[in-house]
Amino acid sequence: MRFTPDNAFVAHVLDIVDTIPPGRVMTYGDVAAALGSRAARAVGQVMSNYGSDVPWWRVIRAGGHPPIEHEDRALPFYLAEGTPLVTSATAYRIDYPAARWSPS
DNA sequence: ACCTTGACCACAA
DNA sequence: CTTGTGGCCAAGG
Repeated sequence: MRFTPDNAFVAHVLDIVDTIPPGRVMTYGDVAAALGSRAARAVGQVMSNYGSDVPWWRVIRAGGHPPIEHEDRALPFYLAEGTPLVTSATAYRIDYPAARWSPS
């Protein structure tokens, strides 16, 4: 696996994620759809390898959860950006209907 | 071309 | 809420 930065797919994904404004989010599936594919998983791979260069916390799963292993790390960003959240006693999730955003 | 691996998705039980 | 199942796509070996 592992993608390379010069790959068009990677570049497109990073470009879309970089376009997401603060306080808004997109699901992996939406990002994939935005680039004309359904490669939600491949998008995840790109984030895993190159997410360091992009606001990866603005990309979440369909259920409104941040990356499975990184939700704790992402929470501070949401609080700082005022992203619509639905907090529970021990957990939280993104208010997806309110926070979801699509590129124009 | 085949198999495996993912920061996935949807649905069913 | 948790599992399981099947499907999706891209890249590596």
